[in-house]
Amino acid sequence: MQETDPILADLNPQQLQAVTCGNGPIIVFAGAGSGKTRVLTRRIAYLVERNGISPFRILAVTFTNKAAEEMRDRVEHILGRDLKGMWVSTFHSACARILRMDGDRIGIPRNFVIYDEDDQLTLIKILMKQIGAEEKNFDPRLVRMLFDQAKNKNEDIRSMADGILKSLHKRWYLQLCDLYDQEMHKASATDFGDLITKTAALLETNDEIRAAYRQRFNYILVDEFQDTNLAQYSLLKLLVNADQNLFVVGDDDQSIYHWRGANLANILNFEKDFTNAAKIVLGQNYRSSAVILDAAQAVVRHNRSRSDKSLFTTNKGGEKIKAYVADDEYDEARFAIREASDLIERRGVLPKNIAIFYRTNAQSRVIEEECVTSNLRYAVVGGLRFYERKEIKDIVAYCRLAINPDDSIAARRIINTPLRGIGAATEDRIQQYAALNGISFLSAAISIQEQGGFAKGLQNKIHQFLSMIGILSESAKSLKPSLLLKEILQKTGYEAFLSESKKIEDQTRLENINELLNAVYNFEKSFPEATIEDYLASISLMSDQDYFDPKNGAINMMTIHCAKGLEFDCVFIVGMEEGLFPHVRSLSSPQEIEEERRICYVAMTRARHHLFLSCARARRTFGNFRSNPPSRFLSEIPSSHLIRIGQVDSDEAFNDASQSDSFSRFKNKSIVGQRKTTYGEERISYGIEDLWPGRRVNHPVFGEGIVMHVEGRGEHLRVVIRFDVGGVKTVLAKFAKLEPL
DNA sequence: GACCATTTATTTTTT
DNA sequence: ATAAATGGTC
Repeated sequence: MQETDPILADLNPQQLQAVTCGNGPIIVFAGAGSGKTRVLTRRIAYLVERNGISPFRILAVTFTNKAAEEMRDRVEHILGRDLKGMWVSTFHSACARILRMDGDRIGIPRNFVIYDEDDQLTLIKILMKQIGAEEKNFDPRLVRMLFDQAKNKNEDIRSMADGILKSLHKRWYLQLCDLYDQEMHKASATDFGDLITKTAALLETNDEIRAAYRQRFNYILVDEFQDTNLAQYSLLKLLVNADQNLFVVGDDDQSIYHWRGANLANILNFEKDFTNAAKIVLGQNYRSSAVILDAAQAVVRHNRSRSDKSLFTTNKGGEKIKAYVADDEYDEARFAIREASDLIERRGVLPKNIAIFYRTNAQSRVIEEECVTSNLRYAVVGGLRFYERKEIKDIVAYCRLAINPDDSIAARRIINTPLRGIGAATEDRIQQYAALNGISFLSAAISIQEQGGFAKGLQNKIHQFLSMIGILSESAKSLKPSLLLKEILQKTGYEAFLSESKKIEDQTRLENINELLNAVYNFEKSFPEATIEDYLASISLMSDQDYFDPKNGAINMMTIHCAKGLEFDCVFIVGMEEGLFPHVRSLSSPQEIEEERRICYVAMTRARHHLFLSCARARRTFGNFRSNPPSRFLSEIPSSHLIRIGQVDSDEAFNDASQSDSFSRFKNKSIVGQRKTTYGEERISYGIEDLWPGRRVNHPVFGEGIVMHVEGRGEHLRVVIRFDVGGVKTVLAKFAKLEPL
């Protein structure tokens, strides 16, 4: 009977134990690929179906919104019904929701906004200007970082003043703390950190509210527990009731967010705080080949602060890990793309099952260029996020201002966007007035206007601006999100401004705005009841992975942090060099090196069958060449598991498998002059041979024209075209789907 | 206040 | 190398 049981089928004894374990605190140590998600979803299904727990009593916390959505889908699929009332979300989303409902108890109005990193920084810069602290002497980003660190620990931001800050900086910092809190309060704004700490404060100070949530969430499940921070852990403890039905899943080897306040001590503390906790270890890896698993564990075993454990698999050996030492980053990109194409064309791998990982976002560019030249479809996960684009932030700022006139950061952002002749001097004047009278930016503008404080020409412009915002605020009260957005595009003149522009990038911006409209339509379809506030909250809490859509024919590119929780048949890890991975910033601290090593472990264990590692002998950083030795992590992989491909210098003793310390295998030889590389210069061009001056082409937007000039290469291939209608324009071949006629 | 030329920072990782 | 910030001129 058990084979067909959708809740208990195909579970190994430990998984079964975790799924069916009785009430009380439970900690599951789930190694990479050990079926953690399966255990979580089955556990929820088990609670609901077998223990008769109402979905309404369950809170499941995941690391991304996407993971949350997937988890809900899976449980609903197992049970064959909707689980309305069950909360599955990230810490941040859950807190935003709680504050939206009950934040008024601690002075947070229903229409509060969430300031992102950018908004925070803008505010800090304004405040620094106000107190006369010079950015040259005192980096606003340091202030932001200190705020963040304090909030991650659920401490007052003022507590960070002691320690690293010196007299003057300390004075400035303390002033900024007060002003920041004041301004955030005035603007009805919270930052990411506030979402957690304010929710904790709400529960802590309000017995009634705390009791209500404790009663409601009788079962709490937390995924990726190793990456929770102290504030989140405090919140959990406030939320958990006397039954202590807290089920956490984590793996200390996969803790890669220490810099964001994640605290491995939480795992230790859990066992201290909940001494009666059941402990379950999932030790079988179902994902990777034995070779890959073995290699990854060999690497992570070099960490000293780590609980000794090992994963096993019944998977057969598998292919060796392939290593390539490239000449430079372009050669490396050619290697990866060539191998990826080979996997697709010759071995029938679907592009969506291939991923290229890198340590830093900046590395994606060269690889993207190579994809373009090789005509290989790709998708970058993360990087410059959609909602961080200027045009999107502008439109979102109008939305924010429409629902919350006190949002001064939003007001300042768009008062002269599109250009309406209200310049920096005027802006400063309003800001000063606002600071002096302790009112918001918009109120200050209204005040000055009422007193007739603006010069004649200006007065008219300000009047128009203010009445427009007034109309939008009214609209925000009654219109659906999509209609409000449309009205904003029209009434602000933003749409007209862009479509009248001749610049090609403004055309792209217009496309992005249409994309935004689409996103809003989809949101309305999924949540017909949702308000504009809900939409704004949802977008500010989006994670990079939330945009990840593997259902297309493109290979995937992302940072390793972004790859957390994902898996692929074939994985490339590029830039395996000292100084890049492990990153320079970690080199001086053993703890940080160990975190880098865990990042490497996470990256390697994403792979099912094929793993490719590469490094470059030299690469350009900040415009000049640098030569990095191969990453220490390469030499921590047993040489029996590695095979080096591509051209090998005869003096690089590579075939000597007897070497156990294999670091020397990767030692750099000085490069003299130009060398032909295995992954040479010949390229499948992006139609460059099809585009020559004088040729007639068709552009999907601008119509037909004649090519005047072709310049650049790869991603930067630009084509100057004289269009039959509309004159001469320069377009990027990457975006413009040009069709030779 | 717009438009240019020059200078400066950028690269960890992100909810 | 390149994008953003700054500064000077009209």
